[in-house]
Amino acid sequence: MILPTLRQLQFLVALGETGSFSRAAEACHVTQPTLSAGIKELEDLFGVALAERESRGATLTHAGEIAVARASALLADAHALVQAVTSAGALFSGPFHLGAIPTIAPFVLPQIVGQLTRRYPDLKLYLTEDRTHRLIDQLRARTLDAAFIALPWEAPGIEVMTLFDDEFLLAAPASHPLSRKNGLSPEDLQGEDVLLLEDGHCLRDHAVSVCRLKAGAGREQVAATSLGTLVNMVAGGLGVSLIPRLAADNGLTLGPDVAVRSFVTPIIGRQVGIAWKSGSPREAEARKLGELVRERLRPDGSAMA
Amino acid sequence: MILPTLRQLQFLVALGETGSFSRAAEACHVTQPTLSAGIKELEDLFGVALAERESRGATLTHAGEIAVARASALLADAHALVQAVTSAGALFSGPFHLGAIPTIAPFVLPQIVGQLTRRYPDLKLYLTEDRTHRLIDQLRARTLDAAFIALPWEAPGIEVMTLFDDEFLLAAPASHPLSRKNGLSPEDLQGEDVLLLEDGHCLRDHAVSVCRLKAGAGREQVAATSLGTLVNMVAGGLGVSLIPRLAADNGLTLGPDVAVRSFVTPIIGRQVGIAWKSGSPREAEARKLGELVRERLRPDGSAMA
DNA sequence: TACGATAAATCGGAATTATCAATTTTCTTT
DNA sequence: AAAGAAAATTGATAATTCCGATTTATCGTA
Repeated sequence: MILPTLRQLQFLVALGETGSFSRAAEACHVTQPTLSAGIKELEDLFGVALAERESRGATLTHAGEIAVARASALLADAHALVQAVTSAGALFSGPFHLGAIPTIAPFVLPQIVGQLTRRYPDLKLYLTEDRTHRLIDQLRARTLDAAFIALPWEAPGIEVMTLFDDEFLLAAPASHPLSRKNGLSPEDLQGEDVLLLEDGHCLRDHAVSVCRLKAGAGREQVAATSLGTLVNMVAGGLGVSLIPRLAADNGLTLGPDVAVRSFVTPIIGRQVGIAWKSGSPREAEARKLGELVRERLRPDGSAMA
Repeated sequence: MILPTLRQLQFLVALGETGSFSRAAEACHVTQPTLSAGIKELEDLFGVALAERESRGATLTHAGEIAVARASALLADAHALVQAVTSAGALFSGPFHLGAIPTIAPFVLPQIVGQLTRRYPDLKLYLTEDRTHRLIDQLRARTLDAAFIALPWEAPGIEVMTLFDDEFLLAAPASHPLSRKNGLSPEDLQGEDVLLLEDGHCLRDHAVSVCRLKAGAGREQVAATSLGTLVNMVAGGLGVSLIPRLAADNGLTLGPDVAVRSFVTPIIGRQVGIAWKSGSPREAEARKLGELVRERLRPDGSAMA
């Protein structure tokens, strides 16, 4: 079925409102012949006369009245459509799927979720916690819109915005000699039992690579499943560990038996970044999220234990 | 506010249904670049990405989903509009204001109203009974769509379709000599008391003109307000009269005291016609009404008393 | 009746827009 | 690396929209 043009319907509504071809044309910012032609096309399309032409303007026929009524509604709906879709495209409107790796999630997400949902009432925020490669897969599958990950990480087709450096700190039992040593340096780790997260956590890989720890150098048979248990193991005297400052500054419970110390020359073991699929329509929001995290979580050293 | 084109919305819906620019283009009978351009325009208009382009087709964004949902509804409404207006323009749909003069109305309208409302359930028929010049005024003011009138009648800007000749019959008391006279002719009216309708009825003027009755020849102080009372006056012996065959054949109650006879050479006093305003969008229906009356009321002489 | 005045229809040309065929780019898959 | 598939881009052409000027019709007025 051939449909009328919305423009033609606007002409018709204007004609109904003004009762005159000329004034309707003026209202529509077209010339009178243009509007006349538009109305004629409608009449041809419907096979009905919509208006009676008189010497003093025009009046609608019965069919014209019906057409105007429906056209008005249709145009209102069209406006509403534009409105709805435009606002649906506003930042942080509708569902947003956000991921984060386990060594970042508990320390970053609580800091921003509240502010985000408060500021954007239309936002439906879905959170996912998983390991980096799984998050990347989900970004590619568009199951996730953005994810907080630790860098460096290679991922083709994924774009990353680096947010801040996340320094490694030493966590040692309070009674341990390293808790009091001046001028702490990576070499001091040699010979120590360095506890790490279990395999699969990128934090482990980053720690290993930045400190040039040899595989098997530490007590490899002992591995923690989370930063919390890792700290507990340190508190229990099983060894020392490296924990990211992000965690130490943002709610990782340490307890009195664990000392956390920074190295003389900061060990930049990893960066925190936010990642999204290249070309994702949500890129703008991902970047905005990045800005937000930078503001809220930029490390300033004041929180050092 | 700039509105999208219905065509663009069709593109979008097709894209949502097919999940592919190419297949959507095929469904819309355009080439893929055309459809791509259409979608791009929508995205520019809304300021949102509506679809994510992938190697295997495209999937809608959240805003795209919303847009498709609303677009579908809008297109459905547009179709309904075309449907509604087209059927509103069908013959005898919606309100139709029909008039008739008093000497026609009781004998014509009952014959056609039933059939009309039965055949066209969407018809809202409004009937008006008034004198010719009032009806003509109402036609001009578009208060009436059509009217049955008696001809001849001059009316600029009004078109008339002649339906049939309406012969004048003599109505006389059963005891009156003219009730039995052979070869009845107009001259036999000379010297008789010819009763007529009161002034203002066109039937009176037609009777006067066709029979060349002199004003004041009859008993002018006696005049009837309707054909029914006119017949009653004849039955009461006040004089003779001329009544249209249309009335005699279609329900005018005569009674046993009144004889109705036709003239040897039929006196065509008037024609019955249907009139409408020149250029009225209802002309087709008026003509159709005329056809209907011709079929139902063509005089055939069989009903002569 | 004749004469403006007003309003809508008609006409012809110019500018815009829509559409297509061909090509390129970008991914994915082999 | 090559092939294949899908969408974007390009450039030319066809269609349409739109306007200005003119014509037609009707009403009110002299």
